Amino acid sequence: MAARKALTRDDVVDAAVHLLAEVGLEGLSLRRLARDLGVSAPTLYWHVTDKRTLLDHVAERLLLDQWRVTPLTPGEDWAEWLRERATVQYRALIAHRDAARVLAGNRPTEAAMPAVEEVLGTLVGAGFTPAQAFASIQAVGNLVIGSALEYQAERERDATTDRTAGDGPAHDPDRFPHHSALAALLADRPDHGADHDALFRHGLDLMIAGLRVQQAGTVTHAG
Amino acid sequence: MAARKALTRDDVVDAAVHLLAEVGLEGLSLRRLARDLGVSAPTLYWHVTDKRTLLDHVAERLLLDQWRVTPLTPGEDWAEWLRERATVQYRALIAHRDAARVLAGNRPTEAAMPAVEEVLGTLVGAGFTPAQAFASIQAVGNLVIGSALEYQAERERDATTDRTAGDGPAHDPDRFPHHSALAALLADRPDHGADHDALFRHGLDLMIAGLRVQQAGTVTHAG
DNA sequence: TGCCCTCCTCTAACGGTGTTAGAGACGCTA
DNA sequence: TAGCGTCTCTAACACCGTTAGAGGAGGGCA
Repeated sequence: MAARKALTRDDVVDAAVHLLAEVGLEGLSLRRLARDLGVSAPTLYWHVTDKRTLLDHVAERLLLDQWRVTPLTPGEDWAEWLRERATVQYRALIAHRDAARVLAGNRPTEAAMPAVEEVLGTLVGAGFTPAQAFASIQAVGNLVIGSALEYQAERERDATTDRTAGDGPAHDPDRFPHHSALAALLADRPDHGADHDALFRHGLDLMIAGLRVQQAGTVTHAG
Repeated sequence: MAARKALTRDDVVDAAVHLLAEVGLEGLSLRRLARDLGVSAPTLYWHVTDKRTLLDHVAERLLLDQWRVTPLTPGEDWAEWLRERATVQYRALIAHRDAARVLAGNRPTEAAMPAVEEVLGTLVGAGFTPAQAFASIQAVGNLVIGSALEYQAERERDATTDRTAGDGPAHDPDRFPHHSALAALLADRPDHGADHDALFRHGLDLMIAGLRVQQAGTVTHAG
């Protein structure tokens, strides 16, 4: 046998990330992962303590480049800067299959600290108290992950469900007039209203508008 | 043997809800569920097509009383009304173990339609366009589920993790000054800052403030 | 009475899962 | 040469969701 180079934990995590993209979270088994690596399943336990912690590493890897530090440029609006950051985070989540599900329930790891510190600093610099800044980061993060989760869940559903079925039961317009009006409105669009990017942007806009209001109040109070 | 009354699908769903509260989503297996019902595992397949759809029913059951219709009373502020509704939803989610995880990825079922219709109608009545109202409901929902997910994940983590460990590595105040300031600030509180209810309220306040801004803009445009 | 039929439950089994125990091969160092 | 840490292996355990197919209980009907 040609002497194969020994496996690294990074190799395992890499392969897991790729396998996740290929078969989704349900299909990601240690045996399959081991097979892809040309190794037997229990071998993985030498590199990784647990499947759960393997997924922790995968989550960290998935957000790796999102943690790049991109400081506020002088003269740039902090709110626009924050919106851009949150959007990048959202796009990173929905770009990789089941990324949101893997990420949900993982504490921010050590590697995320510089990025969080940066946002914290920017918001404090914009006039927020540290507590406000912290709560706001959390809120934006929760919105991002909730939106990504919802989007990916719907995508999975669409892939599973029989597509020949129409747009649902076409509910009674008398009982649900607003639903009907909405459906009529969305029927014109080519994507049947499933523009999740715009949907996310709407939510993010609301939250950032709220932040602007809060900041105005704080600044007024302070000065 | 005393003739046992035949099982209903509602019985199965009920037992699943209770078992979920007891052992969490990981521990909820069909065999265990069958044992609790005094029945063999394959029997469940006569009442339920699938574990996945069983969880759908569980999700529906978990939100059942949250779908009660509570119309806007005359003179009541629509924003306060909406905040109240979202808060009830959040509380319902965090009150039951793993409810958020079960709910994530379930399309709103038929039973949720009256409630959604009601919120849709209230927002349209407040001056929003149907599209705005729809996107806003979605946004608030995503925030609620993201927050609940985060809270329950952290709770699970705390239950699992060795509690003797301190509050983490106490990071370098030079590299992470804002983190340090925040930690110092939160150290005074009895709960070490883990007041998730207040954290959720903060996010919800931001979003509702954003909605107020948007409504003001719409009304200005319209009138 | 005898028969059928539908409801509901059973046992047996299949192929999969995460995980542990323990043996063994490779290469470096003394 | 002996020893030791590193890395991988086979065998096995207890569990999982799910299917196949048999069978009992009870009501409706000839």
